[in-house]
Amino acid sequence: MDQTDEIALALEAFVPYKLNRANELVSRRFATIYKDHAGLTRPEWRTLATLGQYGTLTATAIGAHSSMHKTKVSRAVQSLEERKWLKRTTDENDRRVEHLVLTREGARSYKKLAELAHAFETGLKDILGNENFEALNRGLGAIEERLGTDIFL
Amino acid sequence: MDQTDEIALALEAFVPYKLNRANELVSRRFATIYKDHAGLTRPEWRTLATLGQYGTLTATAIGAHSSMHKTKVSRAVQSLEERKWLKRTTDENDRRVEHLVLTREGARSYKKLAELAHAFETGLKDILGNENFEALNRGLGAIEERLGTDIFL
DNA sequence: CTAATTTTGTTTCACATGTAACAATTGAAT
DNA sequence: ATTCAATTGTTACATGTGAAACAAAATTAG
Repeated sequence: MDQTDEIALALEAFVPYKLNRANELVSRRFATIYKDHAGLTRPEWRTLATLGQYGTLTATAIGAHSSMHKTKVSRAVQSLEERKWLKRTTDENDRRVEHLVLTREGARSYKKLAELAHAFETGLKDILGNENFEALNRGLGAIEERLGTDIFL
Repeated sequence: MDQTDEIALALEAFVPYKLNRANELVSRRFATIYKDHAGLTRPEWRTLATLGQYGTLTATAIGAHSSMHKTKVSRAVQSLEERKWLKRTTDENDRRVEHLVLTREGARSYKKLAELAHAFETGLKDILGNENFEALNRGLGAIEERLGTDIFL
């Protein structure tokens, strides 16, 4: 058998492709939640979610926690500020730094979306079945654990 | 306990986020392969891979197999044609349709990249460990199975 | 103290993307 | 037969993106 002719690739079975495809399928569905319910883009949603989870943070810290490029964070913060969902406060000791906090309205929206997010995740678990969901969770955790240390972002 | 205050979301543990993050980590690494070795974009790589796997296809069929938007396919085909990695032939019965095939050079590049792709996947399996890799594979398969029927693309 | 370097966040630029409009062709309706 | 609808692929437009340049401030080196 001529090995050269046998080297081909079944895209549907290729894990990086499957991962990409699965992400698109889930991501698209989830996006409708923060888009339809709050008119947010993904960077905006992530910024909201990170501030909702951690309280007061700087833009850099938001980027670190949410794995977002600093330009994305910058733009999302701008947009959320215009909506009055967050407030900036310049640090007194280091005037380059701005501390960001959700306003009451921002926090309210966050809670609403966080509920929907939980419901979405539960729904996903139902659709996939517990075993599959846990398998997925384990696999994704392993990737984060083994590859996530590349600073890269 | 006031339930309202307890509704928050741990982003790092939220599966849609983990999926997105894992995809980025893997995707970025894999992209260096087709970028560095062949100067291809992702749509171009996918088009090459789909034609390499299936032989002759129309643009629409490539989109269906690789889950790519038709404009992506259109541009990728254009680019690969300029490189002389594929050839177009207008269908005689239906002159809207073009049949696309890899040239010899295109096929050679495909084989090289397919080898590297396999090696990449093997490396990923090594890094994650067999158990984690199979868990991931199972989870991703379940998503495709349960959500992949949404035509959506 | 002064100059060079680093850090934080914004802006500019070039490019990739999807939606929608489009031209060309084919098929369906009547 | 002739119009109307559907399909295939391309193009135009508006938007989102990251790399790189940037301004402002802080830190380090000497």
